[in-house]
Amino acid sequence: MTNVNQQEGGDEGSPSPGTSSHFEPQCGSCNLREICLPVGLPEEELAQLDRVVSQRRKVPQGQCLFRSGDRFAALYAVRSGFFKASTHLIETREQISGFSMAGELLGLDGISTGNHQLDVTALEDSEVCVIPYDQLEAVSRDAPGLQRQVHRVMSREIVREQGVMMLLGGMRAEERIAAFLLNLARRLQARGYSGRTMVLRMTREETGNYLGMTIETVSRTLSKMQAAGLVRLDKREVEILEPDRLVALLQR
Amino acid sequence: MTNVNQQEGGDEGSPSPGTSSHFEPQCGSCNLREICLPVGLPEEELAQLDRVVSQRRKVPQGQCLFRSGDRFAALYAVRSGFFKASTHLIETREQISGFSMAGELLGLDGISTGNHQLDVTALEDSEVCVIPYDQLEAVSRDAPGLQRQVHRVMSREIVREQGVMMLLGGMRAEERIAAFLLNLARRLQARGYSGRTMVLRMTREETGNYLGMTIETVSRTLSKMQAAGLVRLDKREVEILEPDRLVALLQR
DNA sequence: CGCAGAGTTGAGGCGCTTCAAGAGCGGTGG
DNA sequence: CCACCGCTCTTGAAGCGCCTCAACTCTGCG
Repeated sequence: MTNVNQQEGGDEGSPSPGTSSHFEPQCGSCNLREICLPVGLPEEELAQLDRVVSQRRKVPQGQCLFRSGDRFAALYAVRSGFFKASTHLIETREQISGFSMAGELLGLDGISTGNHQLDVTALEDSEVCVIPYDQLEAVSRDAPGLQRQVHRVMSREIVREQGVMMLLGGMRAEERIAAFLLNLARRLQARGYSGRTMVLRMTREETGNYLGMTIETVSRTLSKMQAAGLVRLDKREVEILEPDRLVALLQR
Repeated sequence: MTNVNQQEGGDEGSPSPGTSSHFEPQCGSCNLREICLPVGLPEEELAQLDRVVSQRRKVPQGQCLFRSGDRFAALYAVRSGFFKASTHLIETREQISGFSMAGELLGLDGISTGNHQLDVTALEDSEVCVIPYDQLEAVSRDAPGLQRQVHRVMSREIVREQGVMMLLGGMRAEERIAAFLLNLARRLQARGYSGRTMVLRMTREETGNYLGMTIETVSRTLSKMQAAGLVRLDKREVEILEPDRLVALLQR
């Protein structure tokens, strides 16, 4: 869950929120290479990607990676930690549109207009790899696999959001929570965690906002699931006791 | 609104639903060039795009442009007509994720896995320009503007969906309908229509599904808005009488 | 004319929100 | 040390918004 190179505050001289640092590029040997952008890239394109990904940036808990309105310059691959993405399309009303963990790409919202449209905030101390967009664009001209990979990731994001819409559009509280937990578990499992036990990095309020329900309903629904023996709860720790019955909740 | 070449069954041996036809490429002189992919492309890249977009396809009302599971081979630019896109992520439950009109791009959902994840259905007799994806990829290697444009369109789609999520996540019936009508009006206006009067191409059921509410609530909410003098209704025809008050509904 | 599909309208009930109170926990300072 | 505060979370009770069920209208069509 934490990082590989230097633990916290290794080098000083930070720009804006978060610390940037150069590092030896190594997408090819990164432990996230099977999940992140490098997936399936041939050796020579990996090397080209390495040339682009030359910087990392730390984002302490509570800090923004970027805010709505910020000039868009780079995509970010989550290296460690956990983020939330939210819109304020209408002032005074926040809508969380997703949560991101290691290996996932952030910043795609900025390409369209050249300015970011989302706020992205670290929910725990996190680190990202910086992928300057113009360099990525230039490099991927000679790296068809990489170009295609970028398209794939964007397309996946579009499809992911379809799922969220389905969740928000058609499901009741219990189904939403079930879908939410199963989704997190699946993603964690893909990253080598158990997929049975997990720690929610978001507050109940953030969960509720994301799922389109109030904090009280989140709490009640989770309690009810625990009473039914579906999960075991300990504050933000969740253990999925009966995944099959959770899945069954969605099949209705 | 109908077609250019031959009306239905002109040439036999058509592939799947819909008639395909070759045509003189002319993105540069298409009346949608300011809305569609060509936006802002230099002359020489336009020519390259023309080489890729060499086919049109008609899709009669009620027919699918593609279905979930279909092999992904091309993107489609809507030339005329109106489409709905829907998921069946969980069998038996449909969720409409969007409606598309002239100049908008369809098929982005297929890039991620190589198979489409959505059903896209024509809600009226429609026509699309076919953009074979591998050719687009190849061509955009030498056409940085085009490459960037594709990215932009995908990013815009991602951002668009954020808005829908906000709508589904946080709004009540009246706000959803208001947002829905204003969004349609804005898009029609961008295409040269009045933006005051429009004909809804979708049924109340489809509207409700998209907005995450029942057909009855859609109907009641529209009636209430009419009673309040916000809109005038005549079946599927909607006239927006007081846009400002509709906007105000969202500001809450 | 009768029928099917789309839409409207009404009545009642349920699920979620709202409002409110209190518990649990970490941090701070006397 | 514990009292106190702020924050998160839980739980209960009441109300309302939307859903469900049902009846009816309207339109197009054979």
